[in-house]
Amino acid sequence: MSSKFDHKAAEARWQAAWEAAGSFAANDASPKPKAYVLEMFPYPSGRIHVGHVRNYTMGDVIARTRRAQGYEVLHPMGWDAFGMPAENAAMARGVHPGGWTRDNIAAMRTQLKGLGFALDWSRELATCEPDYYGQEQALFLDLLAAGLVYRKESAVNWDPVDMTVLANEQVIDGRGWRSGAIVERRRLSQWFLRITDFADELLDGLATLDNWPEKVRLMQENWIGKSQGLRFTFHFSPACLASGVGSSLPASFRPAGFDVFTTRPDTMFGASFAALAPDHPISLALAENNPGLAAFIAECRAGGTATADIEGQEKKGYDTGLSVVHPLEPGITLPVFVANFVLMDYGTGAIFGCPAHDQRDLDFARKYMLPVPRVVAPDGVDAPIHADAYTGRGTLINSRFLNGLSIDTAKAEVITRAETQGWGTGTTVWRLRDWGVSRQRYWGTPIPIIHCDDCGAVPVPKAQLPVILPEDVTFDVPGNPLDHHPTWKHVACPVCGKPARRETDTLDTFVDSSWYFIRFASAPANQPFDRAIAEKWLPVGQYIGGVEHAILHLLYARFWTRALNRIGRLGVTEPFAGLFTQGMVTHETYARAQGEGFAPLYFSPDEVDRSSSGATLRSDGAPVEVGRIIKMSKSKKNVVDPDRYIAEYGADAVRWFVLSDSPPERDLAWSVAGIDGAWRFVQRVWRLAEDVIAGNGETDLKLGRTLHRAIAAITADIDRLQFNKAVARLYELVSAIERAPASSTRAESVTMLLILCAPMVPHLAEAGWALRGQSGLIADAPWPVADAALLVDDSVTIAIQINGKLKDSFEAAKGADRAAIEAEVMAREKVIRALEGRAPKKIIVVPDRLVNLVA
RNA sequence: GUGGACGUGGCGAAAUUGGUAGACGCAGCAGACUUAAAAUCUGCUUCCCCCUGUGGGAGUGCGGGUUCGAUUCCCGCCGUCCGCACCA
Repeated sequence: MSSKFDHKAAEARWQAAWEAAGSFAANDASPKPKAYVLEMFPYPSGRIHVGHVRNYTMGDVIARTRRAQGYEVLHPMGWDAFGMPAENAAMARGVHPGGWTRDNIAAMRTQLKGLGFALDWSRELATCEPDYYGQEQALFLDLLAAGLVYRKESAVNWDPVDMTVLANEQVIDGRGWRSGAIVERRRLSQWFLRITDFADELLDGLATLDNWPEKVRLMQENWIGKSQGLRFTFHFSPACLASGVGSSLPASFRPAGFDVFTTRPDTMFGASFAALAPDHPISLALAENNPGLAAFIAECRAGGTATADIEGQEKKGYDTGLSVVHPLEPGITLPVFVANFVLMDYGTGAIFGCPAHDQRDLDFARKYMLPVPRVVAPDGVDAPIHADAYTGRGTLINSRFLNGLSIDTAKAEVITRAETQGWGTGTTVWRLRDWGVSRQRYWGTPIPIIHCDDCGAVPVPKAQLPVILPEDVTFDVPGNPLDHHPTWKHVACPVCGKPARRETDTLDTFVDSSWYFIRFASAPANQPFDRAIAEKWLPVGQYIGGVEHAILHLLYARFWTRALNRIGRLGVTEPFAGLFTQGMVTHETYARAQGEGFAPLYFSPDEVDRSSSGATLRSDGAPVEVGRIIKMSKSKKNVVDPDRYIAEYGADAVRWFVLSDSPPERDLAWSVAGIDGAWRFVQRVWRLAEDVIAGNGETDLKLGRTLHRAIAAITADIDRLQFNKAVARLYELVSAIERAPASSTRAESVTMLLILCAPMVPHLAEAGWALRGQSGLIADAPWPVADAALLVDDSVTIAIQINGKLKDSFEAAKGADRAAIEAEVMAREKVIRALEGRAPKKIIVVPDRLVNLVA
């Protein structure tokens, strides 16, 4: 009588049923409590990969559970549809980025629907469509009007072959990742968002995000990088100016000195030199009349781009011959170097060097034979400095009025003096930079600005939005197609009407993903969002995605939300109340060595037969080596396509597998054995669902207890996103029901089992629900509540330890008193034997748990 | 370099405030059913020792410590992974 669960029929039937019933459409006007569950929307690269499946399955379990628990759930899906891969495809294959992207969206939408996710497809959006990016342009103009957007010239990585700007991560060993051309540093006028205005609140806000992983909060904290210290001016010494060295500066640029920033003002008396960044205006000015310095600066620029070799890079400097006066010791002057380790874009681009208490300064001082005055002594005992700078705690020495003070007191003292005497101020410096959003790319949101020779950069009037990206572009010429489009950029100035040019840069795609969660909540045609409706849903209750977005996306979205809040558009400051970062899906690799000096030849899982003992290549039957389980990547050929498994094993088995075994924050190794196991579970539940014997109406207290304990545990596990534990509990419940004799409790348990596993395997649950004659959809069935009376047993197992080692155990009534327990323990044969006649020195009784005899 | 996380069977992993380590799954072994296979079901499965039992011992990366009792708390090592990286 038992049949196999027909996943293909069930998927088609129940997906259609949910759609017909509008089961997962979120109702803005619902009086129910709201739950906004969101997974990071995908880039439409072409196909769904298993990482997506894991991500969206987790979100789906939460969304379906919340819905069953009586929440009005918003669980939307959309497409992060602008970006470079579409342009690369256009260049490589001659297709249009728009057509390529929209085809991919259609394919991936079909795949997602096939997995049966409880998504509100009526709210679907794609960032590449004018109804989305047009509203983004409107928000950009609002931020511009509020002074949160500005334009400045800044250095960029320029690929002279592709004629485009590259992000830092697209520059590999100083070359463009696509063209291989040596990247130039160019200065371009670019648009910036004032994220640094929000540095303090973005940092403080992290403390309120209790439902974020500690790790992500730390990463953001470090990225924002708050440092407090002293900013002060070094004046050039009269002597060096008088000697004529000062005239080495061009006549047009004769500053009296320069500013430096330090977090260690306590070590002022340990200064032995000052150093400027190679790109510092004074360095550049000096280089105009100094070929040696110009060569040194060129050398500094050449290196440095590659990531790893910074560590080993030698500290190098160029003595400018200039000197500056120590602000606390006017009699002392310090030599001024241009040094390769000083960064122009942090602090003021200039430092004072205190070799005794800073490792880089020490390396530099040793190389150029500079003095190393010690000013902090551990425990007040001065000790010579050799190869390592002393950066620990201690008290000040050799520092006049600071002597004997602690580091912190000395810092405060120096800042107070500097401020009183007017030569410096206590300052906060941030690592965070303003967000440059200009991209010299076609496939992105056009920046809604018109450049007029007379009026400057003029915002496009809102009535003229959206600025539509033209479709008739070509990619046969390198560079930005918008720039060489024949007509698009030529427009009249909105202010004076004279011929003017559109901005041809587009916005960083991180802008698109900085507010899509608001547009999901409310998407009117005539404005970016309806404030009242958006505020009903926001913040997102549970956001789920990969750690790779721990910094940029999550920081930008937090900034954008706060910016909208500041300009009075939205009463929300933090967009994501709960964040969960899931692990990657990994897979074994299969390879054959190709001999000394050659990379191994990799094979995809589809080309390999895997048994428990090893693997063989299907085409020749000979073995291949089974390698490490690593992140899926095209180069290692260990990528699996979920479609194949959905077709063969069914969406439910795939969903069940990605939730099983590994904790969701950890990596999950994909394996055929694992998916086989998931398929077996689906069939086991199906057999139970088919078994409609109700028994003789008797109840089964033991099974009832098991059921209600399972309800309590599974509910708690899903609540904490511990899906692997919920899965284990469901296996236990299935085993218990299978073993239980027929009874009314057993029949009820099967029905409850279906509700409990419905968030994970929804098609199976619906099919079983219908099979058992339940009315309506299981998707509408309320989540069970555990009966507290059934969660407690009347007997407990008490463990007996002697000196902490387990010796025996016995059943006792719950809550039995201490004397009775002790008497039982002392009478037990194993205890008598183990004690060998000795009386225990001490008896520790933990009620209802254990007894420990100290012998 | 620096900040952080983690380390438990053959494998993925469980283990409320410190209280019976290894739940659950995978793989494996044995058995039942079958002409046979698949499927399914039952049992075993941390390691070592022996007198094979209702037996003994060890065991959560390594070394210490606190405690009646430590996978859990503290200190020091070793290893793996991740972030940032010349940040003054």
